[in-house]
Amino acid sequence: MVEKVPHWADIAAEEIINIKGKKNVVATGITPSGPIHLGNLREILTGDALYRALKEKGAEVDFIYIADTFDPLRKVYPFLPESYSEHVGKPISEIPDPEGCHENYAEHFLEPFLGGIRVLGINPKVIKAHESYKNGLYTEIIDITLENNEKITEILNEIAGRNLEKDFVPLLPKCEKCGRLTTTKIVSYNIQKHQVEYQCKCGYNGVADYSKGEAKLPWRLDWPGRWKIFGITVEPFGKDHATAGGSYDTGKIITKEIFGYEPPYPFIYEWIYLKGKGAMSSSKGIAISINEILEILPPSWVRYLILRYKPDKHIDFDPVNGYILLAEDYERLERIYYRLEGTEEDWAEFARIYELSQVGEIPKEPGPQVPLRHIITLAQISLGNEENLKEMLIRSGYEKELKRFDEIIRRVRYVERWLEKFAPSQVKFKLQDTIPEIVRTFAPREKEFLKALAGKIEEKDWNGDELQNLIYNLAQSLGIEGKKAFKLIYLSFLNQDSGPRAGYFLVSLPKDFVIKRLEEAGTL
RNA sequence: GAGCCGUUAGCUCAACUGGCAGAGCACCUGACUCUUAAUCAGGGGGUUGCAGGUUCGACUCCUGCACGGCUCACCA
Repeated sequence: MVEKVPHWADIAAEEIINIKGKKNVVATGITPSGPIHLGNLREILTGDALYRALKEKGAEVDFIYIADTFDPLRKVYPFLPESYSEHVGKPISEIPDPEGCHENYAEHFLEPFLGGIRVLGINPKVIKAHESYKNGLYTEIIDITLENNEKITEILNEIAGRNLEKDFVPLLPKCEKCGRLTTTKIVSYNIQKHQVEYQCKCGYNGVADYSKGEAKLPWRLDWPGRWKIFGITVEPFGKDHATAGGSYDTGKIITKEIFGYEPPYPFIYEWIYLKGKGAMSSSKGIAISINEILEILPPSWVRYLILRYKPDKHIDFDPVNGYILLAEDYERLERIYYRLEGTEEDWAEFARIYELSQVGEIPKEPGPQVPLRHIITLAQISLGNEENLKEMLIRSGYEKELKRFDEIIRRVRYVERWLEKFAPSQVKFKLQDTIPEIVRTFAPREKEFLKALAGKIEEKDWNGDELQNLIYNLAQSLGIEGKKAFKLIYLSFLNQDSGPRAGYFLVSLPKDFVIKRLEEAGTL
């Protein structure tokens, strides 16, 4: 019996228990101000891995996701209509959905994200910030903030190198008239009544009651505030917050000295880059949304994609060429876990990452053992028809995987989306409905070969290997170079020079069709 | 300017608290009468970015430098 090599989440969990004890709250937070992408997913997946690792070590642990639905809209993002300039500065929970399908702007981006993480087996308790403010959860924190106004200003000036005026008040009242958080200036406040008097740039002067969600703390206070409110002990966050003078630096001082709460165990992760394009960013249009990724990869593969790397490594995700590599890595991982391949040492090394990649319970059996590479071929010749697909699987030697046909179909769908959106041209082909014109240019001897091949294929039921050999041998006997022979076949069926391994390819196609096409090519 | 993270084989990454530098892919050779994006067997590959230091021992710790990424705004 070999010991599993611990995953980084296991090592961190142990350290967390040493520092924080057995009772923990893991928190993550993402602002749903645009489509939530794969980069953002790293945060919540990191949290999920820590949550699971802690739980397995016997810790009592909660996992929460705080949606920053009360944040103001910062600017008119490229994906928004120009008319949204009037909403800049308003909380995203109070702006209309740009596509009109949800209750509000925040919901529009939050809902698909939550759907996506559920598919990935991530089930945090969801907390919407605007509701927390409305329900008065922040009231006490805001009281303390106002009481310690000057001290906080000092901390921000010192740690973050700010140049804030003495009368700076770290609270953003929402203008009753124009609805913006970013255009108000506080004139006075009354902590007993939880009220602040403000002047807004829109010309309105009013009073906001922060116990009713009529004001918001700026990020630098909001973050440490929520640590105390929700009892947060562990929080993964992006490297942007980890910098000296950044919000974790000020947050940990503020929470200790002002709120009387210990900062959570920080867990810093790197960005995910899109190969060749830079850091993922919805607002720059270089992002793959979570739902796009779930269209091309099974959920456990997505988990693996992120969890396999240590959080301090940046990930270069290459949906074009990296796709097949990822598939092959995962397939190998799976074979090792179920001991279809590799040594006990291999098993020990990979077992934990396999477990953490699973969406729910660890399956008793591996998934269908049909390589994605082969599915890429099948998807393109079966043209989405399930009966065709079934026959092709049998013909290409995967009959015993038919018991997992549903999962194979799902993989075909993933691959179809990938072919449509990302696949490099080398792997793409299209079975030609009619015989390509180029076949007319074949030499007589080449046509003879194709005709002879048709005759041979008719003789019996071949398997992929046999047919592969047949093609080669037949070509040799007719004095045609192997390479040329395969090219002739690809041109006849696909109208291109190369293609999937010919024997397996032809054997996957309906026999009648193959014979007819070869004969036709031979006589054209 | 200040600081954070990274730098290990051609590529992507491992190496738990210092203890023999490893995988996958790619590449090369061979095999399967056999071409591909297939299978099997074998192989080459490293001054761990550079320069010092601590140590019996450094990829690991310390100092400096270089390169890449990021951040220092009421911004996630």
